[in-house]
Amino acid sequence: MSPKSKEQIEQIRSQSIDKILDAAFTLIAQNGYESTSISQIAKLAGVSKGLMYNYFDSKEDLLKAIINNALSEGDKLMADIISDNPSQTLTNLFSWYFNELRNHIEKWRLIMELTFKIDKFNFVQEMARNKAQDYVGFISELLQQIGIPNPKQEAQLIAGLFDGIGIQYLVIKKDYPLDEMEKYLKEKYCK
Amino acid sequence: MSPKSKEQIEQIRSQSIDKILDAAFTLIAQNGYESTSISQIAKLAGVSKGLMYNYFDSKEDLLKAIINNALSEGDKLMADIISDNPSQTLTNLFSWYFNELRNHIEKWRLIMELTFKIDKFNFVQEMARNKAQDYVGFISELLQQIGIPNPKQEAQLIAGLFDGIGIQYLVIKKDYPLDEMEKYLKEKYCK
Amino acid sequence: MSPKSKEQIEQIRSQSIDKILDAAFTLIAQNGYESTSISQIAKLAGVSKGLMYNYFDSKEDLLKAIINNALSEGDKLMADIISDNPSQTLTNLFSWYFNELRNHIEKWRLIMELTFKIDKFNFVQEMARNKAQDYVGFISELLQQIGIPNPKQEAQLIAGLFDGIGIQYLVIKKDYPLDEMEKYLKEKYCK
Amino acid sequence: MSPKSKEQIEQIRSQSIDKILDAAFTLIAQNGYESTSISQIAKLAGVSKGLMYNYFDSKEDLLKAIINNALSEGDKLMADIISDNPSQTLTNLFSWYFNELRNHIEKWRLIMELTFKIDKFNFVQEMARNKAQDYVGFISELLQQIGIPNPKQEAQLIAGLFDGIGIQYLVIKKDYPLDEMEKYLKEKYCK
DNA sequence: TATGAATGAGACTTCATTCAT
DNA sequence: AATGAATGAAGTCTCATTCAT
Repeated sequence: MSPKSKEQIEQIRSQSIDKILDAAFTLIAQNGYESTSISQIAKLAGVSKGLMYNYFDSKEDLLKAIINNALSEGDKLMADIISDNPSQTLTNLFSWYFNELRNHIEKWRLIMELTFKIDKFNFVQEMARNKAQDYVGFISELLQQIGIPNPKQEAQLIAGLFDGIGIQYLVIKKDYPLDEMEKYLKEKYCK
Repeated sequence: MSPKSKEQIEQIRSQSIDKILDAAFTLIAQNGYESTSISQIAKLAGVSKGLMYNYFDSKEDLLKAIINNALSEGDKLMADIISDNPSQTLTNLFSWYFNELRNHIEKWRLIMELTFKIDKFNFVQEMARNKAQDYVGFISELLQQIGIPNPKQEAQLIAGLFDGIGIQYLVIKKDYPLDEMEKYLKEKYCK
Repeated sequence: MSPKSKEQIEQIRSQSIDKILDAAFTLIAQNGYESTSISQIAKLAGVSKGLMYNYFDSKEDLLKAIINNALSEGDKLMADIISDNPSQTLTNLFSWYFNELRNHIEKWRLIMELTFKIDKFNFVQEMARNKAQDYVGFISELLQQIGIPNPKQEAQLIAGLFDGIGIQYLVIKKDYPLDEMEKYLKEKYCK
Repeated sequence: MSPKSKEQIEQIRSQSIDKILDAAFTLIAQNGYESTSISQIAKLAGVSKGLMYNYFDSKEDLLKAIINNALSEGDKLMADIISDNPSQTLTNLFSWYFNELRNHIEKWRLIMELTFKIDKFNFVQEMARNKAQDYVGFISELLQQIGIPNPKQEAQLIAGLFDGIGIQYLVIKKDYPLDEMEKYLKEKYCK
């Protein structure tokens, strides 16, 4: 009826999409994918169920969008950690990771959950795999520059540690010595 | 009086229960708890849906039985690792863990999955938490006896590593350098 | 914004709700609550099973709606019986009750049935109890004004009679001398 | 195997049957027919489910047996109330009925419940109808002999009252003035 | 006579998805 | 772009009944 400019429409679209993604992320990260219904998401987003199918083909499609969203945000921040000094860079990497855990624990819960849905969502595993490989290479190089012995193996250990600490923090929450571990790792590897 | 002997009955029961537990474990470990239906389990087990409710009160009850089953098996084997020599004991612990990953990866996948179902199945988290705490204490003591510096922190690292390596192995599977990591850890901590 | 007007929506809703309530009442009053399945109700109402759960939280919830529906209708009519003359009021009360039996026998069948489901549906018993108490008080006062001896006891008798006649009419149906009893009671108590 | 005499077998049979009937009556009278499962009955009776089908063709068949049992017991006692004096006989009838309510309220609950399952269990209605008709005739005659005016109508009233008082007592239980009503009725009709 | 493991139909309920407006 | 009524398949669970022993 009322004529709207392309920009207006685009703005409306992206507003709705954002509302939906936010609501979906919140609920799924909190309660899990299977336990979150489309109705709940629509209600929290303040839109109708029908509208969701204008933007996302299916519940699964919506999930993929959430994941991509979550991971791309992380990457943006990762870019800032690189410094001239490898020791400093590694320190930054540790800081970044521990802060991610502190501030976005729900995101990590979600990624972990999906990582174990082997058959569905292979793409999450694929991503996790690539990312892990990248990390190992990146850290390995840093360790070598810093002068740590067995840099490859130690990098593999550290990559594993990242996941392991994440899990344990998720499970133990406030009882996990997150600060202490951060300090210890920095002292150990970043002299 | 009774038309079948008690032994016969007991045998029939435990056969059926085993068939159900096996089928349930296989499917749930493979596809996840929520994505596995009672119908699927019954079909794979070769029994009727109704029979499952003779032996298990609910789907959740069945899951608990699976978990308990899985964990008690693991504990049996854990008992064998203790030796007079702390270095040897730690070596055994590493061997035990890496072999668990190699031989019972599906079990670990299941436990991981449930660990992230925060609200339901608190008991799994509870168990995981206690087990982690026990491990840290146990390993810490070994490290001290062996003469590793910062034994407490290192124990915490190793406990984290166990989970982390598990995850990465789950995700990367055949490409993960499991043998190499096992060897490296033993060299590093068990001199 | 909204594609259908609020009135349209509301009309559609109440049409569906009415269809469901009608069908549910018919079947439950006829066959009993436990013997009536959601599927049967949906089929008779001409809607899907799922739709019922848009409007009612559960089968029990649906039943409560039916009861409230049925009773509120009755109360509306009860308001009309009061007159200046106590004798006339009592006559009206008798008329109202006998007509209820004649015209809405299924409703009484339903209420009777639920009254005997001791543990569930206490609210029906509660209502029945209160209603009975009210009746006794009300009738007692009328009888006193009319000058009947032992008004309290006679009121208690009459309240009992109401239920008793209802049951016998339900059971004997067309062979029960409903008209005759109505006439006799009016002569006896309303001179 | 072991040879048993006919009497022995017959005794075993009737013992088992009695245990089953008792258990079934207790549970069904307490919780209702639909809410009582064969399993519950078997457990309370201390026999296997299978055995029940040796003696009763179906759950419905079992119910019929219970009803017949319950009603025949009542008839035995009814025989004792007849006296030479009609006034005394009527007094005895009232006493009998009020004691039935006091002592076997569960039985009346059960009969009431089934009375409203119109389609199934027509035989209960049939019985109730015949019994009511008999009562009316019997009481009518007594009233005439005693010299109460309008004996037919009053008999119809009393028969209705019996059911009505039963219902109200069932619903109100300990708050119902059972003793008072008994006394009042005797005074009113038995001078 | 007696057992209880086993069945399978059917109960209530949830929820992703569609579609007329 | 947006709504929400409506659907129907699929889920968990119950239970009367059967049957080999």
